[in-house]
Amino acid sequence: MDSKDVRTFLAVAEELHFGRAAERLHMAQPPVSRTIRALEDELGVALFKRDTRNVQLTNAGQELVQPARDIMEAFRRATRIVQAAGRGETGLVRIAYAGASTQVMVGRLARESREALPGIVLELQSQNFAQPAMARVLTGEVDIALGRWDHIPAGVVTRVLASENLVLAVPANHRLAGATECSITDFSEEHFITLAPHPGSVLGDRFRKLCHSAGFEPDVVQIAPDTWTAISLVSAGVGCSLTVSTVANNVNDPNVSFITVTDASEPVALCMAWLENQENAAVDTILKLSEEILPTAS
Amino acid sequence: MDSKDVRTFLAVAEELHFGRAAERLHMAQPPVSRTIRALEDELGVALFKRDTRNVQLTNAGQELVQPARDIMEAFRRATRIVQAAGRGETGLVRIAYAGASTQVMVGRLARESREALPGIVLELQSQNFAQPAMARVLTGEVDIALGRWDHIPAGVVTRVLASENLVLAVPANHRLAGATECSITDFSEEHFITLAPHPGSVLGDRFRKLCHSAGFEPDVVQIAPDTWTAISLVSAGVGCSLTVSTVANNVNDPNVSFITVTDASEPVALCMAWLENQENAAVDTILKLSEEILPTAS
DNA sequence: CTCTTTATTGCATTTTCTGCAATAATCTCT
DNA sequence: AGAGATTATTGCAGAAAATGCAATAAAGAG
Repeated sequence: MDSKDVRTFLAVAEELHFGRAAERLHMAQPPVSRTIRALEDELGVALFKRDTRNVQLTNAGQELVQPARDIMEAFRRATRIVQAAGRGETGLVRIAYAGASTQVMVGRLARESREALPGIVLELQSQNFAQPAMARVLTGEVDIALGRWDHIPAGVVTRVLASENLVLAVPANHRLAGATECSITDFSEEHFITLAPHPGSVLGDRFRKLCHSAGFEPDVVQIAPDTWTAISLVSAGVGCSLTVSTVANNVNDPNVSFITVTDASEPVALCMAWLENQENAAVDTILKLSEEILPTAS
Repeated sequence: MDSKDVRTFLAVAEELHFGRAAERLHMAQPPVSRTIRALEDELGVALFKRDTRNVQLTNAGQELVQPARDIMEAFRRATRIVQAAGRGETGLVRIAYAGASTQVMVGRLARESREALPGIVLELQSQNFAQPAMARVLTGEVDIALGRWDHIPAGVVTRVLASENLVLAVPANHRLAGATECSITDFSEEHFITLAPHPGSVLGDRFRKLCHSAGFEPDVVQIAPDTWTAISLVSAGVGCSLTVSTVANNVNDPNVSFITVTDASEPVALCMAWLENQENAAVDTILKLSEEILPTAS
């Protein structure tokens, strides 16, 4: 039994007339007759009780009508699904992201995606650091990465989602709390909370460079597993922590105050990265959506 | 897209290797390659990203896997269903029956059928008279009829389900209530309840013949639409009514007493009838079941 | 009983499918 | 970076099948 058999069977079952069925199938009667006969032989069951004047379904034929229609519908469904996937309307998009700022971005993207693109499933992979996320893009384990990188490998395209100023999170009872700007030199004697040091950590590098250029070695009293924990420690008065403006905008804790660091020469770029030659239409769709939801920073 | 395309696609999607897929399909690689290519062209979507070393599904290909499996399953299901129907395990059996005794028989048959043959649906058509039920068998509107017939048309096969004695239903306060036997002559002065007179009604004919041979014209005081109503009227003391032993065995009303009529020479036969050349396997199955549930009366 | 209708069969043709051999492309290993 | 090996693809020829026309047969309708 193959699809032509099913199509032929349904035509005859609906017309109850070999001639009209053949007409509907744009062919001559003999092939119709042969196809039905072959199908009956293969199944070992008579499907029609026919003579030169009347064609009617046998009991078995009756029972085949709905399953046969189901088969045709399964073909239509498969075609619909695969073409929707081809147009990028459905599919799986794997996103790796590292860091507090990217969590905010991914959150927005996921929310909008779920509303506007119900056929696309996002697989979100929170990484601890940006560099492994980039590695996963290169190996094809994920489709899109969000993070901060100094070096972009060949074959990877990036787009800047946000240009973030460096800010210092300080406890509310800190002597500079409430100030809008400060210099890192004002903090040479402070206690600091940092994230775990990791090669390729843009923020970590910046922090060290800032302190060194101001002529001091920071006193790191606590290493936090993630930014949110670091901010909590600041809130608890453990010390200060260098972070970015996006985090400042997404924290509303009266015990924490954020101060822009003026001698942080240039802002750090939060990027989205994907393979140049990627061919997944669903990824293209998400990239396009992200251009609306997360505009390129100036 | 036809079933061969789907089978080929699934083989390649599962092996992720054109050569092994071809092996599994018992053919050479080239046809596999061509089939996939043709399918991709037809759908307008790339299904595999392949080079000489690696074959992997595209996003669209991924999405096609399950629908493709559904198609194959739909074929298997259709085959299973139609062959079950061919073996008489599923299908529709239409049964027409007329009269109180047949209701009892059909009830038993329906109960057993539902338990033992869950795939067979019985369509029960209660008729008021046996003759139209037989007519529906001849026209093919029903598959099996139950009733009492004097004449069996050619091409119809019958089996005797019960050989019923004639009994008189009398009110409990009747002078003969409690007697086991009686003669119709004892009732020449009684009031009678009958069913609507209808040509071909075996019981009606018998009743009239009995009375006439006993030399009286029955005093019919009430015509009931069916036997159960007639028995209710007897119970209410309206009069007596001639019926059959099956009814007597299925009524348990203290206000009604049943007396066997001894001068009712021969019992009446309750029959099951179907077309001699009927080819519906489900009907065969039900006929076979009925031989167990409703044995042929001696 | 004849005529008409219509499914089926015979046969020739065309189309499609299949397989072998050759090719090309790319990944892996040195 | 280059050589080798693996494997998908293409060309072509042969085989299988599907299709259509014409003829046949069978069954109902008048």
